[in-house]
Amino acid sequence: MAERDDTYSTLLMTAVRLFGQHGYDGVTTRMLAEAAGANVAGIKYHFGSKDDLYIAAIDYIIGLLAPRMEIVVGLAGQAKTLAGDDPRRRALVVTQVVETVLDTFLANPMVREVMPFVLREIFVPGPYFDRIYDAAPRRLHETLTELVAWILDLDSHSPTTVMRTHALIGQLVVFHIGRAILTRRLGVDDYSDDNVAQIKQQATQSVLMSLGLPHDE
Amino acid sequence: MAERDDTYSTLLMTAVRLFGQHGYDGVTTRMLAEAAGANVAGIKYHFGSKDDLYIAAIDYIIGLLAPRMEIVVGLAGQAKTLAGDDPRRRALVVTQVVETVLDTFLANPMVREVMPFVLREIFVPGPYFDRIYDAAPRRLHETLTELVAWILDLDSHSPTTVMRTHALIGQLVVFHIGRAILTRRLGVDDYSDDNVAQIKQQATQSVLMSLGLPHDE
DNA sequence: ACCCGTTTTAAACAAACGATTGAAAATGTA
DNA sequence: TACATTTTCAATCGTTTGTTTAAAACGGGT
Repeated sequence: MAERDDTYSTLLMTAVRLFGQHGYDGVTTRMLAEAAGANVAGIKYHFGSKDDLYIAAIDYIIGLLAPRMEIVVGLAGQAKTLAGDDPRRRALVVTQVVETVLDTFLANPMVREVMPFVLREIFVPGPYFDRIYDAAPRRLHETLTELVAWILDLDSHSPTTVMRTHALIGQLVVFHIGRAILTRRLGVDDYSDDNVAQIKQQATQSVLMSLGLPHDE
Repeated sequence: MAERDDTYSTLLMTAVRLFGQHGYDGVTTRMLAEAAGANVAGIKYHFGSKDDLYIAAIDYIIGLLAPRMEIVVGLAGQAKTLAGDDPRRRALVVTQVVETVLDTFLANPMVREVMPFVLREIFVPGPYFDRIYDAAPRRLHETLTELVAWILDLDSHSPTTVMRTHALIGQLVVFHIGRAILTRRLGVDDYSDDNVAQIKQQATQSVLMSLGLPHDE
């Protein structure tokens, strides 16, 4: 986390975490200041208002996600040109893309911390939904749609292809959304490093099979 | 909707809808009363307090979901005994179960209305998470885990099997969670009846393939 | 018509909220 | 040291919050 120990950064990071957990109305300025070990007046001094702090949190998240999104987009783009019709080479491409997505959005601690905020904004679109949507989810969705169209030999502009891609993404984000359920089913408090590794493996496996690609047993 | 036009039911239904959309802190008693066309004091009169109304909403949801959950559990249970080793019969069983789940939790208007509440409680577990978890998600997860174990010939108690099931469920719930994204990608305001039918088809297809079962092209 | 329990209403309450102020204290830089 | 920047602190403003009160309105039974 790019969390310098100055009040500005601490407030910003605390905002990302608390807003992500409890939503805008679920967080008070006093709550924020206390959690950040700062004074409420610091919010006005550094950001202007609670609303401005929320926007600053969004901008931070976008700045964090955008470059990582480019990596996935680039990887998927060049992969299609490299791999031919060989199912095993195609499977390798998909595996790489999926594992990169999982490494980026599930395993990476910095990104993992901002995901509740992003997913909340998606689940309950607010006034700033488009800012986030354009920065990350849209690009990922479009990129993966073209990948799915390529693998399944479909039209990338067809609604059904978009839906298929949506189902594919569901196999990945469910490990964020349904964290409380999966941890209970596994009998653990939180994902361990081993769990994350297992999740990566199982999610990749599931995605590969859902695309009809060869997979190891 | 079991929405009788008396104040009690109207308040309860409005609570389910608003709490599901904006969360506990995002809804004020005045907001609730106005949306329900009632007086704020009615909340105290009929339920006791805002918190009690929230609990009443949970109880209503549980009462709605529990019996429908039993149908899925029963269907999956008897299906395994009926179908043998024939992949096509197995695929038929899975198709039935998945379509029943989708009909129940996506297509059904009454259930569809309470899903935001349920998914929010899962995404951000609150004090009453267990009440909901035990009523529906846990039973569905356990049932589908045994189904996946049966299809893929795995141990239903293995963590990896639970994770695979989690990925499977992700292919379904993503159409609730990611509604804002999918509708934008499709260029529509909300799922039309045609969209729901297409989603059912594509989600079923995706699930079948992710389990390595035969599917129509 | 009357009564009486149930329900609804408008108004008000104390508490907590976001926001703001002004001055002091702390911090780092030159 | 001198200086500008950053942070803290206590106090206050107007608003909104959940809750409460007492009166009014309703509706069936006799």
